[in-house]
Amino acid sequence: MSEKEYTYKQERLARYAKALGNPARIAIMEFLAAQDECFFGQLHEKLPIAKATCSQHLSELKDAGLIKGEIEGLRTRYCIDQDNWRECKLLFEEFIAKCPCNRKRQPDECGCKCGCE
Amino acid sequence: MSEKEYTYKQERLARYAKALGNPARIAIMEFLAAQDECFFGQLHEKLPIAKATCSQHLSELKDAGLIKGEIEGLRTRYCIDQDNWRECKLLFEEFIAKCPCNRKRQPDECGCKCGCE
DNA sequence: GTTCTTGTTCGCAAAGATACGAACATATTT
DNA sequence: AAATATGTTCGTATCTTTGCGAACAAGAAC
Repeated sequence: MSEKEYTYKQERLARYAKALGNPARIAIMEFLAAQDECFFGQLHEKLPIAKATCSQHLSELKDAGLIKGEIEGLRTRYCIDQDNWRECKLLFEEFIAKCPCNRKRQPDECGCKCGCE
Repeated sequence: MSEKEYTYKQERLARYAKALGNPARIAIMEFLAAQDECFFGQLHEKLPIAKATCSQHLSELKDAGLIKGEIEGLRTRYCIDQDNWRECKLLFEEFIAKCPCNRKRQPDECGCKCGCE
């Protein structure tokens, strides 16, 4: 940021955040996390959107690297991409750790009630 | 999700993620977290974008509830909105906790190398 | 070899995001 | 009062996102 450019991590985190910036895609990620394995159909029947739109959201998550899709006969099996999800997770954790609330709080310094100390 | 609708948390998390889905806005949040207090000018001179664009990104973060802005004489002071940032943080932590890697791992169940167990 | 099932891709429309310079509003200095 | 400094808003252009139905491709079943 000192050279007026974004760091790799900032770009990467923003990319992941963007991919998660839609409730349908959040729902997809949560469903995949809970199921571990999942075909398109199961996923689609849980979402209030058309097939085409669902497929599109899956493509976006795939482009961002968060999930993987694999054709299996007539169906397509989707799952979380563990390697990239790990990076995403770490980037978010690192980002969250920069929140003032996570610092050792001086008396009266931070008015938040988030349980930090 | 069972009634084919998104939960409040999914909508909320997606809203925050969307707001963070741009490297400029990530950089702004990190800068605000590090500085605690910050005027527009300091912020702008660290970013590779025009004043107008910078102001626009600040508006988006403000609309999402992540930051607050306050005119102070000639300048505008920005800071993180602690209450909403707390919600954002908790939502992300909860979401991240649903990652398969965070579960107690059975032998050979999860191929990830993210340090979970 | 049709027909059915399952998902993807296409084509389209509406809305939103990103970026910029110019113009503006407002507070401070001169 | 005029000039300066600091940000915001306006107008514009371009691109992306979101959504849908219809058409399509490919494997499975009959």
